[in-house]
Amino acid sequence: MAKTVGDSGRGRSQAVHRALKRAILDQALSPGAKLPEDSIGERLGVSRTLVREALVRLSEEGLVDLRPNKGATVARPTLEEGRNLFLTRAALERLVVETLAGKLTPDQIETLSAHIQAEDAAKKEHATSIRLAGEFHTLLAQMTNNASLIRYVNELVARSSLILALYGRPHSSDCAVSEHQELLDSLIAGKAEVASKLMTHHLDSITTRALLPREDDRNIKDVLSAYAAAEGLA
Amino acid sequence: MAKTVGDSGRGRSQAVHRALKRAILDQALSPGAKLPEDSIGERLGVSRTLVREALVRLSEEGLVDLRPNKGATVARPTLEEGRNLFLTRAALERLVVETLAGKLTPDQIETLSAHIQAEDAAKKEHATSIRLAGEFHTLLAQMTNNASLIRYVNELVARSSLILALYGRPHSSDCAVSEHQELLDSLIAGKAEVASKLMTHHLDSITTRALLPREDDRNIKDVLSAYAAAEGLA
DNA sequence: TGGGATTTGTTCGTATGTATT
DNA sequence: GAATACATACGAACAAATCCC
Repeated sequence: MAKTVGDSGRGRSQAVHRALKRAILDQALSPGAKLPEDSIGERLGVSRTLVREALVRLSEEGLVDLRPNKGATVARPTLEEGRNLFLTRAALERLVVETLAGKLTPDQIETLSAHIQAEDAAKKEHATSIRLAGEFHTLLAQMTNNASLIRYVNELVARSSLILALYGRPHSSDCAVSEHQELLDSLIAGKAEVASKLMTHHLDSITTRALLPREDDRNIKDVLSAYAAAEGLA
Repeated sequence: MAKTVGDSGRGRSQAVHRALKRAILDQALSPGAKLPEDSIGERLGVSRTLVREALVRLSEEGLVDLRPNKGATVARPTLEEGRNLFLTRAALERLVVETLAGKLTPDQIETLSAHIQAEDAAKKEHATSIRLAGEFHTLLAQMTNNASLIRYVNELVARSSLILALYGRPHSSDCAVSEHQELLDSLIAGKAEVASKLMTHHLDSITTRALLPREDDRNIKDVLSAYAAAEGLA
């Protein structure tokens, strides 16, 4: 019957899931945005049932907040959740590089090198470069063949986009391309310890480079307290 | 209005989710078992819709396999997935103990001590002791206040039950109580390095103690090949 | 505070797909 | 290999909760 793959069965709901996920990661839907079942279904040409299923999935992945009787919104992690998330990411990604050190096949090395070149080429395009930087990490995870590890790294990388969208400095290049190259070099050389430390440092840099509260994110109290002190008040 | 929490809204589906999860973890539903929406809904007094929602959640958590047009079954991880899962667990739980070392409050120490005593008291009851052993790990994770870390550890501990149900030796005490005590001691002493190594070793022990294929789990081919060799065949 | 509009929660019917004889 | 039985996929409609004026 030459049935097109993905045009039937639970595949439709997964299509909705992918569409929403993409929209969120592209920041077409920004953190906090309402996600009404009706309008989404209308826009995507499916009924609310499928939208609900996708929203449940996304909420399990931490990209969407689901509150009973209140509906869904794009997740809006706090700054502290953000920091904690990067700690968790680091723990998992250390395992990734320790697993991979000295075990990369020529094919894999080629893939990673090409990716880094692509990152370098896209340095100017902010959105693209953010996406590619994330993909480097998921690419590495993929190569471990460890299903749960892959799944969690994917999830955390995706959520990292949300965090950076909320708290990242506008023009911080969030993953320095050179750091990816060093990481790859140490993996090829089979230096697990070094790779592990580089990964830790790499993710740490992201948090300190990008995650410190921006000037304009300070709340009114912090801002005023400075003036208060200057005036000998409070 | 004195509305009972959990008797309305999305709570109903979460109740189904919890019921199924519990049944799976208690091995009332063993790995591979079919999970027909109809019969489950009938048994639990809800419609298929809510069952579906719960099944989607469970599949995201890795406790249930969901195949399009084929329905749901209790997940049946392979032995290799099992080993990989414990590697991932170790990476995360190292972060847990590193975070906690030297930072436990008296309250938390009391809670953990009491838990270990309970484990010791329940040593004879196989099912209970397995449950308590898992809870020790989730209890530790909880104390980190790191949401993503907590979530993943919970998930992996739950899935570990499936693995042990499938591949665990019948009477291996899966978590030696003494190891939990040592772990706690090192946490109180603030020895992060030691705690990390103990945790690694502890989870490693589980895999080697329990996860090596049992004699009667060898498949028919392996068994026969031995006989074939003995008879000069094949 | 109230009441109508909107959105979510849930059920159930029908179509479609899978397994079995 | 077709017919039958059964389970899943999806959507429309109704009920309940929330929001907004």
